[in-house]
Amino acid sequence: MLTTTADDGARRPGRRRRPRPDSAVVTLADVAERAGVSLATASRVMGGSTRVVGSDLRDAVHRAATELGYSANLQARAVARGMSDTLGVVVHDIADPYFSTIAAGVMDVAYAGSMVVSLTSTSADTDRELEYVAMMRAQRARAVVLIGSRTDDQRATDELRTELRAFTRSGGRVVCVGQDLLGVDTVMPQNADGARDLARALVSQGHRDFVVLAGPAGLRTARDRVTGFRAGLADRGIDLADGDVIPGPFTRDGGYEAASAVLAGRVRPVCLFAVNDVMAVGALACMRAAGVDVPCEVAVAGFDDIPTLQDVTPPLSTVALPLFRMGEMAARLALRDDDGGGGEPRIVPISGQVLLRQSSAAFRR
Amino acid sequence: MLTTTADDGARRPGRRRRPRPDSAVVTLADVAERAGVSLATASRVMGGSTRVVGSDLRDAVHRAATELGYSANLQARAVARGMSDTLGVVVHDIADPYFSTIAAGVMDVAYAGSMVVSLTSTSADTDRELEYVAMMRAQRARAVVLIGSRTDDQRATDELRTELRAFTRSGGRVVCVGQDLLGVDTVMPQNADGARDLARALVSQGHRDFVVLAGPAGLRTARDRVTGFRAGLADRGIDLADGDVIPGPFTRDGGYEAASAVLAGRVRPVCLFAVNDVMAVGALACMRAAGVDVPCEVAVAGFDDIPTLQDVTPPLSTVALPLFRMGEMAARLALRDDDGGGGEPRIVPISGQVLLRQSSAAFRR
DNA sequence: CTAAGTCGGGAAAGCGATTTCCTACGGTAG
DNA sequence: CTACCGTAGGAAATCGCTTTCCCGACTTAG
Repeated sequence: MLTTTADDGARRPGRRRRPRPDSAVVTLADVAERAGVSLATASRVMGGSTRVVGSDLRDAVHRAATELGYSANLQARAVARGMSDTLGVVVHDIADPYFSTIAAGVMDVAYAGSMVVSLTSTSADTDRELEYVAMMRAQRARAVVLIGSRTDDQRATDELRTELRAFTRSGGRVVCVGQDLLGVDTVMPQNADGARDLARALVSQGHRDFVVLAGPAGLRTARDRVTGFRAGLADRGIDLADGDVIPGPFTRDGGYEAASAVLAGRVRPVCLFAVNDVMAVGALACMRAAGVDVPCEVAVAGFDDIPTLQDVTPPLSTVALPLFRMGEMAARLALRDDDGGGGEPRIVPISGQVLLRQSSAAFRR
Repeated sequence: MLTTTADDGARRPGRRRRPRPDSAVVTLADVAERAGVSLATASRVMGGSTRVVGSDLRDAVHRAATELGYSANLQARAVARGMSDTLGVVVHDIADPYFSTIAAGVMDVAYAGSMVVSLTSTSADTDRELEYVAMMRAQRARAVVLIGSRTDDQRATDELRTELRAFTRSGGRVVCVGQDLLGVDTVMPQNADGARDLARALVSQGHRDFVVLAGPAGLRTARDRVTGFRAGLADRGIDLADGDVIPGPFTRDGGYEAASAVLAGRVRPVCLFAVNDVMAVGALACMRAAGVDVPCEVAVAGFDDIPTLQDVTPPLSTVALPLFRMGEMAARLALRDDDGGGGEPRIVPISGQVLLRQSSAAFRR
């Protein structure tokens, strides 16, 4: 040491307190000091402890906090308390109205419970889903809500289950909106039943000839709806040929493509069932582009009753699901603070309601 | 002390280490112990430090971590490092395609930078917006992206500016997608210019008679678009009477209502300009319900070019904004790690492109 | 052959909270 | 008048992780 500075001697590893040159961040210690109380008291006042603090000191602390513009460091609090206020939400695609509506429901409840919502859009990539759950575990999130269909990918499902188990074991809660394949609390739309009801209703309207735009092969929601639909037709003595089940992406464009395949190779009139509304909307667009009249030449029906449907022409027949409320329910399941482990996972079945609108009106004969 | 227990003496305030009865949570200390290294070394390996660690120890730590299923506590890390990996995003309504598309862009970039996105939907409530920014400050978020129009509410704007200043002073970054009223980096759609171009284009198509569905009175985006539209008409010698500017909510239903007011009190044909697409879609629905033909009796144009527009009939004329890319740009501004203070806020102007489609085709005379 | 650097590793001081103990204190019961 | 108790406040131990110091062992010069 060549230069002799004013402060030396007292310098030990990990210095006491930085000179706070910029006064940037205000800590609880600053507040305590300013209020002339101990750190413990300041914490009790600011942190909403059960312990009573005398009103004089309490006021002093509040005043100091305000004057200093104090804002509690939630991360530090989470570390000390061992639990955070984060709620993780996983969706396949936030720009898809199905997901954004459910997510909106989740967020409403989360907001009411003053939770911080951390959201991710996975593009339906199971690896990203897994990755994100791991991240939520690392964040020590209070709960995770998984919105969206499970797949048939056994490896992915197993990995996810393992990760979720690790998450719950570390105190987190998990809720799924979709199928009950994860062994966690689940808000479960009755996809098969809804599709079955829809099929019967369409038959009652006079339809006899069907094609199903079936979505991706491995997606449970898609498959359940196809299965249910087929069962509904069978109930009425109608057989659905395998060739009339057309797979494709679960998206608007997927619906469009699948629909144009139908137009190319199928005699009309025919009734199209798209396994979700987004695809059905794509199918409608395809018909419009091809100059095919709906419902006169081709009838169309979807599933979900997404909000955007109110602006689609012709009005689309569908199976209505209470999307927003499903989100609320999921959030409430996630945030309830009872047990948290032992019991069996809770399953909340959600039944859909058939809505027959103009897009599936009977063909004129 | 009446009972004599095996362990006493050593019991001092704040006991050493809990017996870990459930082995629930694995900490870095557990990993270090298992790997037979110091806590420091374990941290250096797991935390991606710059310090080099011998490959043998490195492997040992990794192995121990895997065997134990270790997952770093990000909150604790954030406390220690003094900075988190959270990116806060504020939107008015996540179920509105305008916002969800921009948000999707933000999230894409955030994901690429392995940030955790924390999202809130404020219902355009300025208090909630403020509240959320405060929460992000408390979370020590790395940055906040505010998506959505500013308002004329001076008090709200001032409060928000104050809170944002506190946030930036504590090291956070702020980006706004909207107007440059906050003194922060801003991705700024050229609303007035776009509306002006649209007005001229509509006039070129032969329209002479206009009504504007103007949205809420205090919303800057809405007002800028009205102003620009009026200027564009003036450029062509057309005057827009104040009575032909109809205020209303910035939503689909708002557009519907405003449009029915127009139908009730206005001679046709007339050209409607709704200041955003969502409203325009509502207006179209209203026309359809009223049996008014678009574009033969009433022409309609919107603004934004939201993705859902591709399924609206008739195809809607609008001013296209690169929504997804705007989100990406905002996120990139928020995450860039240069300076972070001193300089002037950056403004990225985004110009819209007029898209004339069927909904505003010339009236037949 | 010794002086001066690297280099890898560990001990321990924080980070910003919470929370457990412990200790006065004023009051009431015995 | 003294013993006992509920209260309110403070000191200090953690929470889980990062990072600064310090140190011994090896290199590499001089």
